[in-house]
Amino acid sequence: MINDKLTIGGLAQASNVNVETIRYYQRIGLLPTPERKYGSIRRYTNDSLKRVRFIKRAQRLGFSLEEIARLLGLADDAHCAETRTLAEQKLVIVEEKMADLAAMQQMLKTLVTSCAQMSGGHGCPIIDSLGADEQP
Amino acid sequence: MINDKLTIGGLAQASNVNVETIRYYQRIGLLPTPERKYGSIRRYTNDSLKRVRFIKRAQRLGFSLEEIARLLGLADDAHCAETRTLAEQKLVIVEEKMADLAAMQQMLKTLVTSCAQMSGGHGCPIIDSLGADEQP
DNA sequence: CTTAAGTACGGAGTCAGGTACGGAGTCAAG
DNA sequence: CTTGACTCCGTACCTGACTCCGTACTTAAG
Repeated sequence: MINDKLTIGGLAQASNVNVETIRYYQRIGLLPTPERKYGSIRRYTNDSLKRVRFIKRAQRLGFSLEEIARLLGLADDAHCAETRTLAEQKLVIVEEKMADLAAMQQMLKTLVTSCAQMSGGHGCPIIDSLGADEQP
Repeated sequence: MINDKLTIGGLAQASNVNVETIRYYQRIGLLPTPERKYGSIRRYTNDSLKRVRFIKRAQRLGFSLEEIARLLGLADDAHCAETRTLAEQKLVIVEEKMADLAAMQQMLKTLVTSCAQMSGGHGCPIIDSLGADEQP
């Protein structure tokens, strides 16, 4: 946001990752490598920054780099039909994750309050809420 | 649920992971190793199954095995005070993840509908919603 | 009783996702 | 025009989370 012409170091700092990570993402084609205009060193824009941040967020949510590449691919080129199906599939996954997180949130809340009053029970039924049996 | 006395193979199948994965979890102390009663081979209970399922869910949500071990540690022994703080910390993380997922869900929905009508624009502002600048 | 299938266990191998390193190039400041 | 900080690039190495392997043992079926 500050500057529109970051060096790799600046980009790394702004997105809070290692310089080598940026280079790695370029190598695997997850991040476009900007041209080296006249002379030599490359300059990155805000878009790169957003992209890297997006990647990191998605990763924290359990998406692999490959899945993220696909997600970003969706946004990049617009191959309508397949883009749409893919997006719909991802939506399902995202919604499943939200449900799991809600269950985990519930579990943690239970833990916090039950711990607050230290009831006598021990073999706690907390994992049950998330570990319940169902479709694999 | 079916049986209360699974072999390692049965447990693996029921929780939809490789036998070796079970053994690996035992090795790193994430899953207790049941006693070998009379004779030799170990038998697993429903609790093991729930535990493994829990692990897999949490993993899909981007938690590492170490973090999961901590979460499970919380439920296992009840060291009230610290348990509570830890649970509260995890709650914050979980809530952050939920927010990120909500943003991603929004992005995917936008993608689906915008793709449905294929508007003329290209350099799409979709990553923006998740890639926005803020606290690292 | 004898097998074949499954288990136990330790150690080595694999794959994703980085991280570190070293030599050469670049560039702003003094 | 040199120096110090940074960049470029290739290759090597590391960690987490498995996965495979070999050997020895158990157990259910025939």
